Amino acid sequence: MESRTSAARTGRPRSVAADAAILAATREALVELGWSKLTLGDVATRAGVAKTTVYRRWAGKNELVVDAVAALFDELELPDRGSLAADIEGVVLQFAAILDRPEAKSGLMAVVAEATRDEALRERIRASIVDRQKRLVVEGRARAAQRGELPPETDPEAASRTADLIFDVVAGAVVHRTLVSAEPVDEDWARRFAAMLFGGLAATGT
Amino acid sequence: MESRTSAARTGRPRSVAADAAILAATREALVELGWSKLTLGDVATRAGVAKTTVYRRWAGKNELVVDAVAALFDELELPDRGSLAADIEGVVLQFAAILDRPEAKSGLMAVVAEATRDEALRERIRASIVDRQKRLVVEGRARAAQRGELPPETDPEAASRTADLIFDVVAGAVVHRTLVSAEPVDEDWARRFAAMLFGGLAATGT
DNA sequence: GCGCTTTCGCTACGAGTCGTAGCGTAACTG
DNA sequence: CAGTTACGCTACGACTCGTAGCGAAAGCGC
Repeated sequence: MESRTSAARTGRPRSVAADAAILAATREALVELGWSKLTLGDVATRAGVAKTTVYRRWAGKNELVVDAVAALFDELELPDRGSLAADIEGVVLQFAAILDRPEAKSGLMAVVAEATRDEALRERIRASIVDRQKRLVVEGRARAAQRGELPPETDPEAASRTADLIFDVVAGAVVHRTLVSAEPVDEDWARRFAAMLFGGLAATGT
Repeated sequence: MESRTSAARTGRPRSVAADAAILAATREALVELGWSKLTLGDVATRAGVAKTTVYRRWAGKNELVVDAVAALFDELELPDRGSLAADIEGVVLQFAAILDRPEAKSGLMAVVAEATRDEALRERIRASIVDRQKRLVVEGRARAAQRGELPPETDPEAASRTADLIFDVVAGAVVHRTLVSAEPVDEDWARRFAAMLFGGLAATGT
């Protein structure tokens, strides 16, 4: 059995450097031009590759921007800050820091908007961005149960639904605050949000 | 003193029917084509007007879609359902019903994305869509205080910040659930969300 | 080494959209 | 009726799109 990524083991291999250059050029173009004025021709020029090379690897602007933005979420982590409220506060600030970057601001909402009419794109976003975030919710929930702050999970199906709810609340609130209200997610806001969410979780016993 | 809207009281007046036809055609095109494939030329044809007429009234696609989508939010109300939790649940379901319509799905997030690089567009969205929603939060908060469910507001500045927080949480969660998670905001979800938010509000004494 | 295969950069192309200008006509005012 | 503005229509240059065709480059199996 050979290497797992053996779709084509013959011929000239695709330049991995080109991949990185194209994605970096995409983020750069997002910052300078924004989503609507970003063109694949311009990205190719910035990356130092031919336009055809970009089209060989990505189906279009949507897919390219998803991959370019997804890389920004690699840095998301959940350090143990001692309490559930503090953990929530920490992840909110981290998420907000990413969202505050202009390449994320411009690109993320645009592809989400496009995804409303494109099932495959929605799945791509889910796999490369959303799931990575959602894992933090599950981790934080388990940590809180271990500390005794919340009762341990019993029904796994209910636990999954609750995790989904929390995730939509956290991510949704941060996104809405940043992009729609256009107000900063500073430490004060994060503290008040975390207090409210923690209070709701404790009150409903989930 | 003459009529208040007297920018130009001479010459041929602008057809109000054309305004309505263009906005309706925009919503129709949003449903059929989505944001990215919507063109002003197509909208003009659907509305039965010349392309130049559209450009005389709107600066571009962004502004036109904001106005077309804003009309969808006219129906938002806050009937008294007896308790704060029930009120939250009601407004969540209403908001979700609007967001579930394809013309809102496709258009709203796209203009929000564009607004990240356009201050004037952000202000237009705020005035015609966001503020209308936010008023419901203030109203619901006051009603809850009247019922004795929450302590009355003392510091008006703190009250305003809390209203902003609640608004971002409610609207953000519904938008995220609908567009990113792509899961339905049904009665069960709304009930669990309202319970969590109400618990958080009661716990933090805001 | 040598052929086979795939990717590469480059150029060119038709199709489509953009936003504007110019024109004659329509609608309303004093 | 004269003045003013909106209207429908046509045409336009500039731009982007996504694809096709080419010769050269870069690995792989023999």
